Amino acid sequence: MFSKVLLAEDLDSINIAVATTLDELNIVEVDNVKYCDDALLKIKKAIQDNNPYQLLITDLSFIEDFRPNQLNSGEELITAVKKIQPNIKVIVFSVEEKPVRIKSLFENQNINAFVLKGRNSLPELKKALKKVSESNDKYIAANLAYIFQDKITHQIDDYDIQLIQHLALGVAQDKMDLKFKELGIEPNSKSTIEKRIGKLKDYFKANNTVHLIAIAKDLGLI
Amino acid sequence: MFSKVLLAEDLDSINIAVATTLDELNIVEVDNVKYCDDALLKIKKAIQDNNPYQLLITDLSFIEDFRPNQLNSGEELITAVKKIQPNIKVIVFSVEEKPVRIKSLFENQNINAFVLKGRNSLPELKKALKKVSESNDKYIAANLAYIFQDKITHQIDDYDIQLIQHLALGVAQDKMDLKFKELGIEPNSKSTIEKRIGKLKDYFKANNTVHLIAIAKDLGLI
DNA sequence: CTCGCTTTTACGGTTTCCCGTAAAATTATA
DNA sequence: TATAATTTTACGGGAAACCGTAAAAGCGAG
Repeated sequence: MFSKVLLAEDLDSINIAVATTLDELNIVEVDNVKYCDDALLKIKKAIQDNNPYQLLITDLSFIEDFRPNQLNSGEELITAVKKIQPNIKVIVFSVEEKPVRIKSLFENQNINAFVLKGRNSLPELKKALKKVSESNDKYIAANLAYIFQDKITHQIDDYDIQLIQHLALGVAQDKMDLKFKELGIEPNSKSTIEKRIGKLKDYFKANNTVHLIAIAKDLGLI
Repeated sequence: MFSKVLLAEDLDSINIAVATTLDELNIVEVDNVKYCDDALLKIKKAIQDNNPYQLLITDLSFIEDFRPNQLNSGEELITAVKKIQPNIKVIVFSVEEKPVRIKSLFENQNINAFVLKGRNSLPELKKALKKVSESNDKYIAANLAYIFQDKITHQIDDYDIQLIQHLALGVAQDKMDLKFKELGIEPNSKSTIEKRIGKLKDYFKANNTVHLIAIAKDLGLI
């Protein structure tokens, strides 16, 4: 089991509960931070002191408050941390349940485990801790495994996302060709753009573009 | 201080932390539920036993899982509870920070306090508990007071919300008059609906309807 | 009840979006 | 390189959304 762990979580209630859980696993050295920036500082400090953290447990979303911060999400924190300590293990502990985001954590950020905050998450977290400490396998709860078979993320590509994003920003479909040309995105003819939007509406069973954007927002696609 | 409290919160970590806090305030009888339906049942039972709860502390959003439920949000729970025990006091404990929703809790559901889950929420919760137990005043943290001066919630009414909601569900603007007639919502002429949408776009500086729906989603209006 | 103000409704013209077809360009395959 | 398959582009007609104007209906003050 780990002996030195850093916990980054803004909600004080969860912070306390997780700290208690780590305590139950006899992890002596647990540090607690409520801001991403503080987490990065602690990790830097620990490396300098030649006593680096073995594990980072982090939330994804951090509430903004009066304090201005460099890092404002778990994703940003993980990226920054891996730059200075690539071998650190990472468990994400979050309520985020959008397949797109979770999948990207494993594929792009190379995290070791994902635990969904829920009705039975502390036992789940313990399981993840054991798995991650004993091996280099990735861990995700059984009820989330479907994420990796999820068809949406396979069939919707970057181009589609950009298209939807610009629609949501108020770019008219009719002007999208100009916007895309400006941004160097291809293909960019009115016709193709029209067709893509048509396909997306088809795919998501949206009645019209307004409906499509509402669905995309709900799915966390944008 | 209260002596009998019910806590409805789905996240086990928060559940534990709040229970501990209540313990620190010497509240002996604290019951804990993770589903809205269970909360309602407990409250019914307590009334039958002639020993009703004095206070309900509840979250707003409850994760859906395999278990089918009648009530699926704090709002629904509060409404249901107030029907059978109108005098019960209610504290909402949530990460929800959309002015529209919080304001509606006070105005429509008549809650006694709202505490925002955050970096310092447990002390806040204690404060709220004291205030609510000692008087009938409403309590909201100082840094949220701005909500009641918020202009958006003053100028956007229920009709607008319904309009936006139906647009987001895929009802075409052109068919909205029929939908509204079907639902008994007035006014419902094509012309008025068109005008309202126009005003909303104006108000939110949206370029088109698609943009409007994206903004509304972001603001938590729908 | 009447006057004045606001809200709702009606309607026509213009723009944008939607949908099908087909040509042109690109890529794959042999 | 020739041919087939796929993708991108072009375009035209019809539907929906957008915009301004004006009539009709509803409402409060006197």
